[in-house]
Amino acid sequence: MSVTIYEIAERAGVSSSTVARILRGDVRESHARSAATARRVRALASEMGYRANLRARAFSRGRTHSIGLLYTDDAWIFEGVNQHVVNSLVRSLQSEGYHLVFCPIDDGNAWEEIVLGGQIDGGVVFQSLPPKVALAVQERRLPLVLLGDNSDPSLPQVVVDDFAGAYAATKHLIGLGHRRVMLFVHETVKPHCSITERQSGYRAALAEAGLAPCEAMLVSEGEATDAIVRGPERPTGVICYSDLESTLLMHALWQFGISVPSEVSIVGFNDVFSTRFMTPPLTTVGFDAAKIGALGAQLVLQGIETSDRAQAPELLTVKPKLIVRGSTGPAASRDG
Amino acid sequence: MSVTIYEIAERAGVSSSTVARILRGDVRESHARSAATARRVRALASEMGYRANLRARAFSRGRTHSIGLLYTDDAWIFEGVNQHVVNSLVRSLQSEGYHLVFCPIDDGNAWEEIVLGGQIDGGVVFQSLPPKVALAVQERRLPLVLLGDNSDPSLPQVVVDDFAGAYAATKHLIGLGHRRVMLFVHETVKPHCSITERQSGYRAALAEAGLAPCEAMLVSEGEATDAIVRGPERPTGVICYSDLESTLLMHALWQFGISVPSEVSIVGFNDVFSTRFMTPPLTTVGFDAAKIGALGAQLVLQGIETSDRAQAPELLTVKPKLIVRGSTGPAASRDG
DNA sequence: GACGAACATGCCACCGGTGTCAAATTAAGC
DNA sequence: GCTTAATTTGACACCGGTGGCATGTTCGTC
Repeated sequence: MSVTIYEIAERAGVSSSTVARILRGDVRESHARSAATARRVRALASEMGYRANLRARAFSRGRTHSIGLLYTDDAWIFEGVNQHVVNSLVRSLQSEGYHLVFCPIDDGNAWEEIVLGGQIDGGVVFQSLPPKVALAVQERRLPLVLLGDNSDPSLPQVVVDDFAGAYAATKHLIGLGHRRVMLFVHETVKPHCSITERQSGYRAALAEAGLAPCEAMLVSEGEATDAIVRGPERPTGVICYSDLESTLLMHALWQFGISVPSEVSIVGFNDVFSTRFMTPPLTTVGFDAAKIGALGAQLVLQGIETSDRAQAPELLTVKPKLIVRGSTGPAASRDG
Repeated sequence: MSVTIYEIAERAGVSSSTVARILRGDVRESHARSAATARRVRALASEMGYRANLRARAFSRGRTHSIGLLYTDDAWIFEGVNQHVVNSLVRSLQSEGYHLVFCPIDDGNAWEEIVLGGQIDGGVVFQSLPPKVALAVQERRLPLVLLGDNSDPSLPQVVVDDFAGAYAATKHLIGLGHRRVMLFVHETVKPHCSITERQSGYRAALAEAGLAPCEAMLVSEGEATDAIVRGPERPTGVICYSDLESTLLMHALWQFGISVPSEVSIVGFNDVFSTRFMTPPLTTVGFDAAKIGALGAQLVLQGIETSDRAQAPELLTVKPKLIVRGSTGPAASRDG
């Protein structure tokens, strides 16, 4: 099949160990002779088109240099800002000699093979870690990192400071004179720590200003429209959980002829690229997605290196910042 | 470390081969005795928490059951409709016992390790196959499938019938009375077969109606705005290469107070989810993205099974269809 | 009950690296 | 030049399955 170290060893007149060591790079080459053989071996390897067999290496070392991307929600990992996180993850891992493997977790048992069969050295969990997986993984002592999920405090994790983001967004609207500020989370969004965090930040800012929260967690697109647009006390400012809500809401308001921001101000979340081309461009809470991926990669690899589960797991936080664009403005009239 | 077939064999009082065969499932169990041992072995395996070591299996069989996702453009694989393709690819592969590995190809040599080191059994190429990779892969006889790339006719591929899509879109506008129809491709879009195909379809439809093409391939966002909106002969209908163009154009027209569709009609491409919430909802050319992924998976696995490169490579085509929504309407006035 | 076919089972080499240990070689010190 | 320490090199077991081949067992048939 392909060239092995044995074939090179034979032609170079040295042992396979020597070839392996030279090609792997752990040889100091202080001797004149060793330097000469190293040169010869390397020349032969290059000439013969040698490539280390990664399957054999993985077997013998017990490491695949693969990291699993564990996720349950198909849409989530690709959606909006998460694609940048994944991308950054891939790049960061690659630069350290690791690569990322898709590992969707569903009702089947395909994930078990990968996670428990020793196919991956560690895993990066997106959004949420199903209990069945958590249990299985714990036995195998597979290093994991949680991204955007604080459900298991015993694992290292990278999170966005959602409280601060929602707080800043709410403050922004209050500062513009808004008194009825709504937090809008679409019903299809699965329960998730970022929701509660954003809720807390939102409530904290309102409480500080002595205002009452008016939250919405609506069922269908139609209902979302109705409740917000035609509700008894229409809010003058809405903070959307994500771009999905921003998009739906902007669309609904447009249909009803309600203008943004003169009648209703909207703040989004995540700073998805296309939202800056909305009409009007969306004021939104953004954060450095690439940093999340990079930190995530760092934490898994750290977990693999040390494999010391005793120490307190790291918790890294990424700070968001409010990006003011055109969808927010002064409250139309006092108590409009 | 973890349980091996040898430990099970010892406790069951049989040989390791027997255990391996039973747990792998290739045993017919017609004998009463073999059925009994099979039961016993399986019970022991389950009790001891046995999991086949995939690293060992990959090594011994020379197959990793990994497929590489080869791509050069970060943004592309996640963008719009492609996420559905990737997702479907992952799922289709998973159901056949394979999994997908991110394999970004850049100037570094990280991809070489994966592609040439026997880390993957096959590859799915997105958008374009760099020559250096094509060359390296050819030597190794690694089965590849091209998705949305017709640059190498010697490889199996899955493509969307872009000609038909653009033709239908153009016909649609012509049917609505439009006589100056533009094809808009943003300058940042890399040269790609789908561009030329769409161009051809667009031109063919115009030629049939005896109309002259007016194409645009513009430099920056500002210029796009200017050329289309303030050009000497403003088109009444624009076909956008993708959602990026649709988004930019819609935004530009809004800024200039030009209404869609009464003054300008817009047709998009790819039917990205969020475009149905544009103002107005985008008329667009859509296609079954999941099907592309499924067909892609099928073709790679087929290539792995047969490993017969002699036969003519398959070329599967997915038909697009025009989805008419609110962004297209009758041409305002004759020769507006 | 004997005979051959069909099939279960065991033995063992093999995949291609890694890493340990002992032997061989070299450099350093006096 | 001789001894000792440092370092390179080689031999070899090992990782945990797989699969070919020989052996042993069961079954059907006459």
